Amino acid sequence: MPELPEVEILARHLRPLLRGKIIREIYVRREKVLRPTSPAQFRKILRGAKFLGLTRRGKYLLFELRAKNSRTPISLLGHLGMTGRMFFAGKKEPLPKHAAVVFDLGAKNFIYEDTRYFGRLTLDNSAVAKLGPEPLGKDFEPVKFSENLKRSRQPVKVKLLDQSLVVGVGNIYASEALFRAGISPRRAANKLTAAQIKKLWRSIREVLMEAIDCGSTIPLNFSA
DNA sequence: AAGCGCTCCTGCAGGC
DNA sequence: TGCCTGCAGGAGCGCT
Repeated sequence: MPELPEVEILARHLRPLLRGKIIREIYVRREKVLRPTSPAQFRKILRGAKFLGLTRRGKYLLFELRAKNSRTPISLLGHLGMTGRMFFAGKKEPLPKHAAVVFDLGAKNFIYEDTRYFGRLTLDNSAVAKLGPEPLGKDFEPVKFSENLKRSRQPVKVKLLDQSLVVGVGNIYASEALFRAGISPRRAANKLTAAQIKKLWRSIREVLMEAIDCGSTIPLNFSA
């Protein structure tokens, strides 16, 4: 299950490879991953469009494109769900069993594959507006984080998975951050002491930064 | 408005 | 050996 570091590393990897590439053709092999965008709408808007940039927000990938023969900006939102992958492949290579969307970029195919189809690739980017602060950014304030935790009786682990509280943290890094902070994942969020919250706040940032550093030093050759 | 149960999907492991 | 069951899990939805 890709979380913030994995998505960040993927974004860094794909950004230079996608820039300037034009979508020649689109093959939608699993319509549901586009929801609520229809396949017809998806094809109509994206065919002939050019990739300009790629950013990450939480666990989402935000592809910036420009429509064919116009300056109209297009924002394509991607989420890898649990098992999603995005990679380039030669046009003669057989498609993986669960290739959901295939972009023909001319020399190569750009493939979005997702075994369990929990991910998304859509023109509807409304999900981004609901997201909380980036844990590695300035918006992730300990005071606000603390206030949010104080409002909940749920286990702290559950709260860390809530993307409106802080984005990008999933099952693995939530557990890792809690372990480092010496806090039981089952502890009620509103029972944490100020010292524990501060420690947790730091652990979250640490584990994510370390994972990005670790991953970014390893070449991404899972391009198949 | 927090909290909870349900749904989406497939692959895999365990039981018999 | 092979079938069946249940689990895994991010996020959105609807209900309380």
